[in-house]
Amino acid sequence: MTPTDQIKNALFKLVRLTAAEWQVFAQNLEEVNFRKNDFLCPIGQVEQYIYFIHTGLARVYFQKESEELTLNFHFENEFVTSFSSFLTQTPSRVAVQALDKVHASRIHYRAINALYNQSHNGERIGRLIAESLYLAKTNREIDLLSLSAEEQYQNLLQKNPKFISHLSVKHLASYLGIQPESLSRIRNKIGR
Amino acid sequence: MTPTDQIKNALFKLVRLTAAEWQVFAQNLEEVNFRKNDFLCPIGQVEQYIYFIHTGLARVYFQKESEELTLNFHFENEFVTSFSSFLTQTPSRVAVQALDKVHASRIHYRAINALYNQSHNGERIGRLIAESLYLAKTNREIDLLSLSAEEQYQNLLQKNPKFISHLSVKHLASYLGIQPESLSRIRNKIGR
DNA sequence: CGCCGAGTTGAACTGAATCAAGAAACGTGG
DNA sequence: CCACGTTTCTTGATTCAGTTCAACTCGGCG
Repeated sequence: MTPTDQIKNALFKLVRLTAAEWQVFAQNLEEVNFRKNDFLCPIGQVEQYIYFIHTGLARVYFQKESEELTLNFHFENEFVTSFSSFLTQTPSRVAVQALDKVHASRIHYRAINALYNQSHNGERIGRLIAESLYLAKTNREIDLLSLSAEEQYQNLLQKNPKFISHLSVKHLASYLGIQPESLSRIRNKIGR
Repeated sequence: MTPTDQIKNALFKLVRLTAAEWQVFAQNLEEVNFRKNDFLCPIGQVEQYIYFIHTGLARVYFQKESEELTLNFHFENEFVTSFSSFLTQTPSRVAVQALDKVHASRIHYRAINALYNQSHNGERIGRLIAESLYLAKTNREIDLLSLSAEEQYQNLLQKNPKFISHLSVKHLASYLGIQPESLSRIRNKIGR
């Protein structure tokens, strides 16, 4: 399956675009590569693109004084960008960083907006993506409010084992809102 | 200004609908009233409506064992519903409750979907609302991860004084993810 | 007038942070 | 492919923010 087909599959799960609509989108795709630790979007920059990850993974994090707070991780076959910056076209409060070599395709803000303007279906894809982002954040909000660090880790073990197997203690801890030392103790206590 | 005009204003700030499009929406509005502590949507119910609050206020909360965790408050001229349940049409994990007498208008899920299907502009309103919900949740996520209870309270004092003036210590504490006793101490320490 | 829920205050407790130090893993150059 | 330096992970000791439990105050309402 070609990179472009990967994206087509992901989008068509939401809405089936016409051939013409898909063309508007596909014409504007551009393949890009990042090395480990490169920034897809650094803090302060206005995000111009949505990325679709073909291979590799990325994290989105916020810098709070000396520590980094991770908001999310994104893996293969997922879209990633500093959505807040992209949507509002204002400087990003968060950084998007490759945690590994990343091969991605990206599409420019203008192309997305062209699609929204030209196509009702395109607009719908935008709505469905925004809704699913909202749902994910709501679930996370409930977790952050209601679970202790240990419960959250147990939760990940069940629902997102990929997180635990692919991410460093440091990054995982910052996602859970705790210090690496604490996560280390939790892992030790639970027995991996 | 009539209740319907209030809604029209709120929507038209996002996108200007045509007269025909607005008709589809307006025809399906229904005014409803709730007494203090009534549920607009109890836990477990599939949310059928989006509400627009003309007067009063409501909160959205999650029940975790014996305690209630508040996800949000909604005031006059705002939309409210159990969005997750509404969007997915699955039983609600959260309750939406009137904190005072509430006068609202509501529109049914089917009517919203009819609007989405018939109108590109309607779809766009849906997208913009979903995006703004997402942005709000992202900001809250950053606050929950990065701020101590006291910092969060200071934050509210600046950005959401309405919360502090209109809400009980109990509800506000559950929104901040702390116990009422802790919030009481913070208020005392800061000097109101 | 008396009750009842909401708010406050105090004392003891606890989960997680912090600071510090050592062990393991990692990648970079010789 | 090994040696070295750097980062990451773990473990221990101490501290701290926030919880818990209990008692007391206050204001509103029957």
